[in-house]
Amino acid sequence: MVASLVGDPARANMLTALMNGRALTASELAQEAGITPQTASSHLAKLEAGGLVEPEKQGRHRYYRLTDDDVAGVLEGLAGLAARTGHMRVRTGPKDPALRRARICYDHLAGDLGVQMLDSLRERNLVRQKKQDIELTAEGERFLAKHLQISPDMLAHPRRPVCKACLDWSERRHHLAGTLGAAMMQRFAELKWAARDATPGSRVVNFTRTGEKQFAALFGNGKD
Amino acid sequence: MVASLVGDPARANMLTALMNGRALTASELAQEAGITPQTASSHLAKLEAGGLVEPEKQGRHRYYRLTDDDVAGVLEGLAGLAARTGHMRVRTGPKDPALRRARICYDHLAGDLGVQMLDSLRERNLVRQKKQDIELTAEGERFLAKHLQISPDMLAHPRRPVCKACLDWSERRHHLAGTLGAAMMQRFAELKWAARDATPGSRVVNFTRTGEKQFAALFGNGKD
DNA sequence: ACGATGCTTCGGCTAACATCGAAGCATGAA
DNA sequence: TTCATGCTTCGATGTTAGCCGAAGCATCGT
Repeated sequence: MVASLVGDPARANMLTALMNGRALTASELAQEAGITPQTASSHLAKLEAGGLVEPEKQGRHRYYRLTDDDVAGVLEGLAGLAARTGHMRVRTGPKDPALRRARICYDHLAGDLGVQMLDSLRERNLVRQKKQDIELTAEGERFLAKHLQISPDMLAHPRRPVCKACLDWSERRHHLAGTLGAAMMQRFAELKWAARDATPGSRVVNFTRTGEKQFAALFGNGKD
Repeated sequence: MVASLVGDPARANMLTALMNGRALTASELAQEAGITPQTASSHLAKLEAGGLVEPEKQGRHRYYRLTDDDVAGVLEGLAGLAARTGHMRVRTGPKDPALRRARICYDHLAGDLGVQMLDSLRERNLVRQKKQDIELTAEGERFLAKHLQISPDMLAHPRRPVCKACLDWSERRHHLAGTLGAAMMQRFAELKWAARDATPGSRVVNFTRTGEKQFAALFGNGKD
């Protein structure tokens, strides 16, 4: 049955990651859902059998996308019902809470802190966001230069946007991706504010005590 | 999450039993699902917590009904997706053939007749359909004005499309939604061709004898 | 050819949850 | 009151399915 496919948290995470209409590879989806590639493979096979996603082979990658707009429509409907009861997902993937707090998404910061950072940037007009698209404002450029020593020319890249909104699977909100997102994460590492967990393959990002303080000073929302 | 609620077979059976809009007691639902009352009670509590059904106490019975038409709509969508992959649940009950024949989906006509109508419109170039999107042709506008006294300006709405394809759960095909779908259903009612079933909450649409004839004359496919 | 990368299959472990028997509350009827 | 009916709660059981490690293909890059 279709509903049971969507019912599983890991699969639901994958599907919502696909809701923007773009196709993602199996491993990207695994990351989005916070599970290993093996598990993701099993899930994707089921989703495919259920007609919810369609694969497209490209080299050694398999890109998955939602089958069509009917699927997207039904998913939206379900999300609508869920939102109505305030029954928004609390129960995320199987992994530890540290992963929810701060983690690497490709090469930029994700998790609670990642979302918080974008929120802060947006609130203070350092970036302007329209759906998926984010652009850096003049104030934003000054801010980056002053506090993080990041200059606009460091962010230029032929095939990658400077800013981009990336859907956060644990928070269900956007965090900052693109070359800027990557540059900021790299800067945090250089400043010894944070570092990827030592465990090989782990996506957890550990903040140092001073790093957490500095981060909160720049992007805090007063909650912690 | 809502989807996992619908995902369980026993709960899905209960929900489909409620799809006709009538309210059923807990024990009736248990029987529909083929489980004991204890188990049903647990399921119903979850469905209620998820906002899918609402209870109504009456004496020592508890009547359950679907919360509203939004829920019914989403369930239709899910059933539509399921039907598409051939993974149809057998449970759809020969109990209510009337529901399959003609019913209300939000505010427009669904079921066999709804699908038949859109087929006919498409075949005669009164509408043009591209996936989800449907647009009314010039001939279509003339047709509506002549036979149903529906003019284009009656269909304008700031936030709702005039035409839209809606997946039908009993047939595995599209029927016509949008303001046009609603307007046509309303017109059928005004012309006394059809009326919603008198049973409170029922979604069955009953056609009068003359109504059926007129409808067949306009949208018939020769099969009945 | 060789190794690296992306994805899949297999096997075993574990947690979640549907299920039912038995007992506990209600409500309605005698 | 006493009994019967409808439903719920509790406790125990068993199956399901998600999860990951290890190994197996396939494809790309050198």
